Amino acid sequence: MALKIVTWNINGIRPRTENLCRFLTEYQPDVICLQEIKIQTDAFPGDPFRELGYEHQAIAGQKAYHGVAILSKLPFADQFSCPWGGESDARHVAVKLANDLEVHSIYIPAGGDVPDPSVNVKFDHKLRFWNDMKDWFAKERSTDQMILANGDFNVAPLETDVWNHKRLVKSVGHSPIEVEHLEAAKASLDWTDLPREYVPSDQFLYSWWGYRYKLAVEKDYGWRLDHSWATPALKERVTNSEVIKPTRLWERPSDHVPILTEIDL
DNA sequence: ATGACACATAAAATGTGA
Repeated sequence: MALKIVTWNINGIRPRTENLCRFLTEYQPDVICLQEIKIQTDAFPGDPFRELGYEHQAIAGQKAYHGVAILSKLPFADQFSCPWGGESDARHVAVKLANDLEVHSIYIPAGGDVPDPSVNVKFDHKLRFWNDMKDWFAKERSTDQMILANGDFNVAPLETDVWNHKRLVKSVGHSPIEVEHLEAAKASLDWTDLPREYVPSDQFLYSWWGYRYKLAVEKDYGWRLDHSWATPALKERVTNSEVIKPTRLWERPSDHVPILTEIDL
């Protein structure tokens, strides 16, 4: 059975409903993980996606900020959220599909302006979130389980994951301390960074281009903040994983683009 | 600084994004 599973930081489900419907129609994923839906759970506009076949919807929303979801053509055997980071904000939802595959939609805190936890509580929260997530996977899960960890991780770990490493190495999102936290979490369950299996680390690869600078897309001033990770048991069944850049050029785009991972179960 | 937009909110000015 071939499965397509996507992750996409949609930056507000309401202004992006049309874009998401277009994406679902054109790319036909079986499951899509969303971040930054920016709406309460009970106000999530699920009907347009149900009409496209995404009848199964796990929503962890909140007012105004953050919020994650998983929309699926396949039924869920289970769904749950973890309170990583110790705040009450909605940054995680996971589902188990009937075929023993577990899929997580994760929105790691952005981390504010200064990459120092002693002066910036938002950055401290980001590091605590990484630690909690790492500990949970290490304690509650094992490498022989098929797990996909998808989401906006808000860290670009490699030098070629940002458009100018030297310039950005002291910036939140690319600073060494958060890269260390990402790497520690990655090691905890021997995760594979899937898109980098297909685009070698000597080539630039991005999933986010900011709105503020008008020429960011044109000049390719991007960051790879979005990730799709597989456990060893799942990795051997992955057949492709790629960034879907064209959505960034659509009308009224999200600043993030989707990552599409294909699995043969 | 690349460097000032997008989205949300008890609704105008402010928080958050990264």
